Amino acid sequence: MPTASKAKPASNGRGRRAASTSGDERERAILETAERLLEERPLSEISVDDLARGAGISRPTFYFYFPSKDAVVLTIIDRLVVAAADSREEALKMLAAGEPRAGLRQALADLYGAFRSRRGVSLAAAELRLTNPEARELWSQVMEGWVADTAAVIEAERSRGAAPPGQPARDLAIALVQMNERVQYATFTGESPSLDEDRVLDVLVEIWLRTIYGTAEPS
Amino acid sequence: MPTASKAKPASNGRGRRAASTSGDERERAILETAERLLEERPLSEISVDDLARGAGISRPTFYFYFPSKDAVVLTIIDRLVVAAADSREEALKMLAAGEPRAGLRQALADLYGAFRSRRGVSLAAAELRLTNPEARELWSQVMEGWVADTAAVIEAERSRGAAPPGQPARDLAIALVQMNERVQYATFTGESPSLDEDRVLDVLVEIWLRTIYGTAEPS
DNA sequence: AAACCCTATCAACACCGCGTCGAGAGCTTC
DNA sequence: GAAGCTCTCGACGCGGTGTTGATAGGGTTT
Repeated sequence: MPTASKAKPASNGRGRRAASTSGDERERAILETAERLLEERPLSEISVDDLARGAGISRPTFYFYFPSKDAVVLTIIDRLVVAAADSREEALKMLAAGEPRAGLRQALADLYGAFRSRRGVSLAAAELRLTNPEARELWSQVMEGWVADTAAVIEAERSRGAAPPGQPARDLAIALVQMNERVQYATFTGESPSLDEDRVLDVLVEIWLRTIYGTAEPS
Repeated sequence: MPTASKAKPASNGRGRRAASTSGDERERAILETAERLLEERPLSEISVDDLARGAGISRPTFYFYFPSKDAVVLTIIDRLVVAAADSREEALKMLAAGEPRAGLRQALADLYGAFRSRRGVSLAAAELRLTNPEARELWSQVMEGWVADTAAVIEAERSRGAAPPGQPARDLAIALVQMNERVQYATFTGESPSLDEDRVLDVLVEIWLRTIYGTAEPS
């Protein structure tokens, strides 16, 4: 069961003990190696040995720092997710401040930017989700957060009369959030039918607006 | 390089020679075993040995019939894709017959049904795409087909004045088609935020209509 | 019927990636 | 200077993949 978490002494559950000697650099070196390699090739083509060598240690020694390759990636994803959540906070304020269209665009742009700036990690998250229950759970929570926020916005707009009624807000939110995930993923990989880096936001925003307001012109 | 195609004597590129002896049943047995197991568990948890045993042969003998596990799955996906393409033909006629809203719903329903009826295979396709270039290419062509059809519909509706202008038809089509893929995938796996089996169509149709017509009420 | 060939089969092998075990080496620190 | 940490790695076992070589049987050719 190559999953993750179980930890040697004590810590957040992933890495190692709290903190201390110089070997702490090694942990960082492993994480940095992983981030670097993920920008070059998919997770499935990176082995524990690659991570160990990249950090200047042997494969068994790697296991002193992390219980598995998945655990390393999960740690990295965790950080990305936290960073993305911060972006969201910002955008939400704007949305609440009564600028739905500009706010929405800003929110989608921030989200896109957060993942775009760590392309490799984002793709690794999608890949890991397929085989790793912890990754699935983590991503699930992330999605749930965005869905809840989106649904709240839709409901707010409906009850102030700016958006027409229709399918349940939460259901629309789920589809929209999943659309963004898939569209962004395609753009990052550059797979065959995919949106251009510089058009993706315009297209997503238009679909969100039309879906929420029934038309691209609110009210 | 565990990819596929290279074939022993001559055939479609995947399986074996044209046709002949009794060992032909074996080939079918392998394919059937794969389909059966894929309804039970993900591709990554199925080994060549599982397929061989399921077909009543040893692992080396499996390699007489297929060059790899991937090749088996690609063959199966190929068939599903062909079946789905047929559904699309049907729905396109309806769309062309001047019933855009009913036709669109029918098209999405047919597509959903085609993949729903082979849930396991559909999920395997998504999984294989991540690691196998042939699968990526195949899926890419499938998506391209749907995108082209969708874009054509949008353009037709715009030029007859039923749909308002907006982002380029092809760009909207890409996002919509990818949304469907992701939303359906989520529904099939039952992952955490996901649409209910029986709500998914209503939601997708509403988003498509609003995106294309600017409102859920055409014209 | 013996030689030959083609289909089909599998035991045994080589390889790779993962994760573990046990034996240290180098530091404190008492 | 012995005990006790942190850190390191050689060597192992496991499970998966794909290949090799030997072989058995049916189908023809001669």
